[in-house]
Amino acid sequence: MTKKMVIIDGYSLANRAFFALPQLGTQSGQPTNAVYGLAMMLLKLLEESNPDYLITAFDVPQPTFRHQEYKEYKAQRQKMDDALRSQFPLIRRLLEILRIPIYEQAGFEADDVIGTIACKAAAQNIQVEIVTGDRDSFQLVRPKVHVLYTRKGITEMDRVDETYIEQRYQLMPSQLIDLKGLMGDASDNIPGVPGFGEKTALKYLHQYHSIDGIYEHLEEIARPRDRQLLETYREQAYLSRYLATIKIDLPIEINLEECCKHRDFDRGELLEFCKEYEFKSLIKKLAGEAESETMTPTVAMLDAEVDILDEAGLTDAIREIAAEGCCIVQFLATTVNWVDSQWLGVGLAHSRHNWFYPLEPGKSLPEAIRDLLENPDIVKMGHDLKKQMQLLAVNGVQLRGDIEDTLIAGYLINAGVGGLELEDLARDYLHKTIPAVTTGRGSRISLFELPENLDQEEMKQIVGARLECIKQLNTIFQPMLDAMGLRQLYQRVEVPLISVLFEMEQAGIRLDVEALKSFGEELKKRQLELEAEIYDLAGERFNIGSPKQLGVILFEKLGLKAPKKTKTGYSTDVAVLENLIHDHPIISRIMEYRQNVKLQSTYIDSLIALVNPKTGRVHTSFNQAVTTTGRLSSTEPNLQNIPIRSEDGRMIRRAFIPADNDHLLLAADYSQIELRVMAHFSKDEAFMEAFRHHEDIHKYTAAAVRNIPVEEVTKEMRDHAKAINFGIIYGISGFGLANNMGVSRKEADQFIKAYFQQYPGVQRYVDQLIESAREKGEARTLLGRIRKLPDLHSRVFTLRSFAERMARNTPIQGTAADIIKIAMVRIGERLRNEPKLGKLLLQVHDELVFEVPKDKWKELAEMVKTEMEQAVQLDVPLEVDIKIGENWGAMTSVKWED
DNA sequence: TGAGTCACG
DNA sequence: ACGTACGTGACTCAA
Repeated sequence: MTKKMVIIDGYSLANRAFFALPQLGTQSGQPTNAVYGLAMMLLKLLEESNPDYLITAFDVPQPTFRHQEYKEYKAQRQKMDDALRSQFPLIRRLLEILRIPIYEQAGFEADDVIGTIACKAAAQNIQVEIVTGDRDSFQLVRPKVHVLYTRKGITEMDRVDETYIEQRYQLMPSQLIDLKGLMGDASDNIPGVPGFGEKTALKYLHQYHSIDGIYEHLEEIARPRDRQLLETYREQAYLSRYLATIKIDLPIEINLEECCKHRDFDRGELLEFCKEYEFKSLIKKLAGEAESETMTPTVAMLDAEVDILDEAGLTDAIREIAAEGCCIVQFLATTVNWVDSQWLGVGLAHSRHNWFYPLEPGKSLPEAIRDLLENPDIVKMGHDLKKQMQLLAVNGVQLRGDIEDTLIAGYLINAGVGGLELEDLARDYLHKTIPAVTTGRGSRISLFELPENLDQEEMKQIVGARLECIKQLNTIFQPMLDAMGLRQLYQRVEVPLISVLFEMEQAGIRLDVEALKSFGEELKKRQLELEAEIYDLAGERFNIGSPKQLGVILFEKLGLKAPKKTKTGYSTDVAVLENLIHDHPIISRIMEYRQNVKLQSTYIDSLIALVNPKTGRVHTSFNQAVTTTGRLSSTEPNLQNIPIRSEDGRMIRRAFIPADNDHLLLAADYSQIELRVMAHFSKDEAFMEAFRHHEDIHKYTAAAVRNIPVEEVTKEMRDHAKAINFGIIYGISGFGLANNMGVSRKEADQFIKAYFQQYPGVQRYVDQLIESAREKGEARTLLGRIRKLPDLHSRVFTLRSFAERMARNTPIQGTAADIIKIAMVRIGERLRNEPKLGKLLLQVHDELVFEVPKDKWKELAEMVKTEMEQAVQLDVPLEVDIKIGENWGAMTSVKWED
């Protein structure tokens, strides 16, 4: 068997970890993020890759032969951050504990050491993997030597082999030194040929293969500028190549035996090390779940006194709660869904006491408790009350009264960091743990999916802690909501929305199961045809659903060109397939096959399975506390991504129907709400004018950017303008836009430039968004909803760029979410007063779907349109289109007179 | 369990 | 020179 050797580029990885991870440190102030990152990586490597030989290489902090040859070498390098420097002694200790030998050589860099060892090992038929965050080592790649190159973070790696380099540069690994000779390298201060970037350098290398080749054919080079530059900087080019070349012939002996020792390092020793430097998650990992609980008693258990209630005590307890006017509620259940929900018990509390009342599954609630819960004058406080409203509704009880919900408050306060379960909030805000039910393997069980045979004493403790926790959290959260300017959003929007969403979930939407089934059969037939054709064209049977197998068929067997790779192999997504559509008849069939199978599995089989047999309707769950922008999400099933764009997909939508022949579906959607929000925020005159005159905004943009009359705008021009408008919302880049529009980068850049010239207010606005977000560390929406963006200050480009795009997108997407939520609350209220008008069933981000009696649709339309358009007053009008139909797939726009 | 893919706004 | 659109959830494959 071939042996495997992994060589770690110690400095490079420590550096990566240092910049990629937050600034962790011990209580005493010793920074540890690089050590921690390296430890995580090494352990992962040992676990997953399990190499026979493991080695690290380090730089020696002394001038190398490169400095002697070229004084400016790495001259511009900034001095190493002290926070990083101080971690190297720890890193050496860590390696010692893991028994991984360190190789270094004065006068040379780690790369030279790595190169030498890799070549020697490969010569002995050992498979070598170099783990590094430095592209320089790509030149070492050959059949037995691969590079694992860190992508974002520290644990994600790209495997760089010859194919990778061929695809990335269209070069052989050995040509990379020529590339660098021409391009230079700013970070090492290698000059290269000034004026030569990657594009130019690659062009000539593809033609003449090497720097030598280029100079042999210098007179053939057509562009005078390039020829001139090459002539002038000939020596510099050769010097640069020399500096870039990694040595593979240092006088180093590897002691293979020494490189196996990592296999029996002392876990206890490592554990001690982790404890000393407070690597909590590593301690947990090393010690195993059970042990770590006892060893890290850093977080105390939340104290809670709780009594078991019996019939006799019930009246008194409830009288006390009613007198106080606020009831904390926590149910326990084995299942909660719209078909059958089984409770196991209920916790009730007021500010001074907690009680637990066991319930028998299937039996009804004691009268006194029901009265308490249904009393509209008593405030109900809890964590995720919507879920408990569902549990109660299925058992014929209606929760009434004002609401305080710690899930919603926690969500707004942005507790999201460590999760929003009660356990998470207790840990983050109370610094306490609360008992949870766990599976044998330690993962938490939801309080609504408990096993039936739970011990009563255990339930009592769990409920008691939760009641207490909810109370304490609420005490903390209320002043926080005020201090953070979230009071209105919480009290006027999110909390009232809980009940609206509950009513929508309870209403559900009717599904034409028969239609869906017969469409499913059609799809199945077509699927079989497609399968046969695909196998025929491929010349063999394979699993079309496996991207891996498909990649092999397309790019190896059929010899199609693979334009991009993913971590695990060839990419075969739609963008890739679309580009290949004219190259092989199999492509279009694969695309249709994918679509077909997607429709069947996601939208037919599983949708049918989720129809409630009692009501014949599907009841989704709207999650109010998941998204980072303030949007809702929908699960089981997700009714916010029902197909509409393709004709086949639309068939699925047609299966969503009103309750009976006397009803219709009515859809009300905001027209261009995000762009209107942007127009409002930016105060850009041209943009606002367009909306005030009810223009087609994309068409208008196209005309403005190209300086032509609106009538001359073609469909393609409009599509381009649309792409830019979206691009602005998403945090545009020339590259991304070019990709999306299918034009060159240059053209895309020009479009953006023209766009900003036409809409200078928009440019000012997006710039200012980032600036103010950077100052405050957060982005805010119209109603003050907060998204924390600490990465705006990150030193890592990728992270910072992500954060900047979020800073631009969140206020827009989030404000749109705010607006429709306000409208939903108002509409919910009005429908509660006038239920005959119809029911709100669904929200799809900028659209509301209603079920309405046929003779009431105008009335409902009128009301809905008004409430949606008047939800907030912006500097541009909000516009809502109303459609009605016999199903959700075939809706007609309507106008009406009153 | 994570990655890839794809449905929606 | 970096490496790129924003926000979701569900399904399938392959370890």
